[in-house]
Amino acid sequence: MDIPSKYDPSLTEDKWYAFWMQKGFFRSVPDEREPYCIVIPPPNVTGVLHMGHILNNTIQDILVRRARMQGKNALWLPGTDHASIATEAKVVAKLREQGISKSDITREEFLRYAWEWKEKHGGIILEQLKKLGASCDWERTRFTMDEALYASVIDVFIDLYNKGLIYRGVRMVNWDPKALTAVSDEEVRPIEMKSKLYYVRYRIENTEDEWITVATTRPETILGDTAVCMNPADKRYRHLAGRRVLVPLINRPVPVIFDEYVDMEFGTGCLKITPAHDMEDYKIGVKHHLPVIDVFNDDGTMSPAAELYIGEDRFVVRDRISEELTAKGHMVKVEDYINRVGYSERTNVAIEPRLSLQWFLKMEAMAPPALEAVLNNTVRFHPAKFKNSYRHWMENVRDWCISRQLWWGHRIPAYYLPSGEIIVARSAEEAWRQASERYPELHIRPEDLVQDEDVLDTWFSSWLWPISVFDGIRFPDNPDIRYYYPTNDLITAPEILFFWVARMIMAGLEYRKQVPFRNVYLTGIVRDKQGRKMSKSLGNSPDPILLMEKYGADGIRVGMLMTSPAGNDLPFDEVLCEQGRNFSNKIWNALRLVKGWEVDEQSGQSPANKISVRWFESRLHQAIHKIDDLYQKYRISDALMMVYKLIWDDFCSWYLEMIKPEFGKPIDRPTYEATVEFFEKQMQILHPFMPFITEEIWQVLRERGENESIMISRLPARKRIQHRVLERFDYEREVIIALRTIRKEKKIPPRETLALSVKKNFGEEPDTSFDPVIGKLCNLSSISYVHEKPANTLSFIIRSTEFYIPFTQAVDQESEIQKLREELDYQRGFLEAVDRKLSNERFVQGAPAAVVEKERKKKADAEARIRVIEEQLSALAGG
RNA sequence: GGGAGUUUAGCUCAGCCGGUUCAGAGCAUCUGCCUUACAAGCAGAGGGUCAGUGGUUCGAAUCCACUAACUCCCA
Repeated sequence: MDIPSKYDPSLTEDKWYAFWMQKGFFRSVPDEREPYCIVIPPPNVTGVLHMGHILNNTIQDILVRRARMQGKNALWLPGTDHASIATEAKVVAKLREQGISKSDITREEFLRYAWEWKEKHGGIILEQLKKLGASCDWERTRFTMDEALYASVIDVFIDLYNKGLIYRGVRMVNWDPKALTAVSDEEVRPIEMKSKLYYVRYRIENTEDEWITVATTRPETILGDTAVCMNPADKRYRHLAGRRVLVPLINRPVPVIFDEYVDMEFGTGCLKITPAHDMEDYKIGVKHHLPVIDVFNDDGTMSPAAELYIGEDRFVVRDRISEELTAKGHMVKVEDYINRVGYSERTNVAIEPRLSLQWFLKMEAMAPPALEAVLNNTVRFHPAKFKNSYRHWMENVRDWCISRQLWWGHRIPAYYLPSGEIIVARSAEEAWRQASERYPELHIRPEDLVQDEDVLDTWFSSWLWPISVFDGIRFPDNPDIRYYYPTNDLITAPEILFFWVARMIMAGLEYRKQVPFRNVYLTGIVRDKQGRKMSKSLGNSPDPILLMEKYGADGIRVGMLMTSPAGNDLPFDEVLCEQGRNFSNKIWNALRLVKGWEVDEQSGQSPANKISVRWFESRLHQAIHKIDDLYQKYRISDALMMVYKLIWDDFCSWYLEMIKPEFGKPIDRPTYEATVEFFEKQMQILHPFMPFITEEIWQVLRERGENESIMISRLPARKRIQHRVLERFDYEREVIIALRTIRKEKKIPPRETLALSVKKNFGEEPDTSFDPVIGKLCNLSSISYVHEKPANTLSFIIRSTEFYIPFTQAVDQESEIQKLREELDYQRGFLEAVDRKLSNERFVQGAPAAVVEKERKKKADAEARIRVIEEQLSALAGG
């Protein structure tokens, strides 16, 4: 036999992937079959494969491969998103290396560089997915800035604008002073920091020496103060009503106002109000009609409006102003203080809350139907617990800030007239045409129109993804969108439930009147052993490509999945992949065994083989049944565990041992055929999880045609299960294990044959169907049924049947008695508990009949067993 | 500060509407084995007061209340 004893994935994985590609097995085009579709959550073009992608994409591949093998027309559509902030940051950094500053070049030049970068580096992650075995239809690969998708985004913007859902407004946004753009709340990470609480005194206007003290963590914003505020219930400050105070250093008089928002307990109970630089202050400012003074420039330096420190960085100014306040007698004290400061996920600088003119999408009308779709299970979340947080978010949703101050992305199709009027149109020409129609008296020239400089939030393109990949925005009746939409399953992380999943549902309802997918499977976060999230900056993530080389893609897939129930974080450990690799090897060796057999066409099937085949067939179909059920519940890792145990325990450890011919002897034809078929079916069930090794084995098991592949074969159909055989085997298995244990305990060599005597009790008839199997696995010379205990034997009891094997050495009577007594005590205690239940009238009357019946059965079983033990005990005591 | 979630074996987790001889699985551990498919293996074994307290019930890991610890989301 020339099959090596170790499975080497590197010899098979690339080979079969190339084969599948070459045969076009991943391709899907609409036909009359039932569709099954997953659109990939588009990874960032700047991304490289990390462990989270492995988990997420493995699950998608499992689902799509299974659907394909169920005979559905399965499509997994791949692609990437343009990730404005991340990509722009990368391109800016690259240009800087070449000594080019973004401000030195035009938008067009910059975009040329950006596209160049995208073409060169943008596809890496998709190539890496191929290594993993991803069965995507690569001919359909999409990018959020492809022409069709770009145009769809613009169309949607225009449509929503015309519907009055998009507006331009001044809002407090999270400003990233490094990226020079607004970022969403979701892109801001609050970080707990040691900072200081400064107590600064403000002189009351028209007094020589009357002061009030405010507490602030940000003294540099003092220059933008337009009021100080106290709680109206605060007696300490009532006398200040109608007065004004002077802002330190610049002596600007600002009013004293009162608002319930102020916490009397915090600091001095006196809050300075800087509407331009704090969300809450802004709200109070609006309420009290305060002016807004923006003391910062875009880049976080002080603006002319600050009057002092103009052009200096905000954090430098914090120290300097603190010194100056101290020097001029305004600083009362400084305390250490822990507070949370928002940091940009992209650039890692402190976010500046800032007022700015942005574009917004109204959520008021869009959120409720999207919420309803989840609450009424039109879209199902797996696990369902995420419904709660989804509801919470959707009920408190705020308008979506969709503009970003960047160049890389979908440029907002808004054009400004010199008068400030806004025209929203597909192109400059179109805008000019509209403007001319609307304002003929102005004699507008094309060059008078200026397009908005900003681009749209990346999510404003991703939210259309399930539609735009099929060009369903521009061509709502095209065959692709009609066939594949709504898609079936979406696999993603809970972190983006709101800003992606929720919004896709909104877009789907808005543009297709149908949800974009039926099921959302939420994966956990892959963490390291210490529970930290894997990240590039921490360097705690293994390189998935190296892992694949080490354990095989199949091994990694199994390792990732083995311990990752939906929605739970996964503390990653390489031993998981090792387990996956070991499993590959186990299967491989089962193949070696089966392929090594010679078939004897003459010999008939032995009774042992016959019953073994009957048993395994039922066992296999029982497992298929359970696996189906687990898939339906999206319990993917449980389904894998089920297959794992089926193959390793039932097939390899039991079945193959049961039918394995003696060394060098041939196997009969019917058993061989059944075994190959079992093997084949198990490979099919396993294929979605381990595509490569299953293909390899499936191809080796039988002669296959050149266009045949396990990945396009049909999963085995369900068959009726013979429960009697299964139950019988469960019992026989106990006998076999007991025999093995007794051999081990008594140090009886495995090669020594034994004659087993069986004593049935209570008139039970022997069922000898598995006797030949027991004989083989336990190396028995005979099995005989007796009515009396034979002499010189060891015994054990299974349920209420007694078993004896000859044993001539001295038996340690005491320990035998001891063991029986312990067992007897346990059984009596058990019986007592059952009796207690059954003698309780409320139980007998209240509990369901089936439950009571079960208790009666327990009672009968326990009684029978107790009698057998008692008899053995008295025999031992007597003999 | 508001909301949600988690707590079961050394680790990761299953245990649906309370009732199977109910406390489970995989891994890890321990013991014995190089038994001609596989030591990346085989055959066995041990291990948990189901976070704590109280309640409901004939019966609670499961339902309720409180407490503790941890996690996440929002402000």
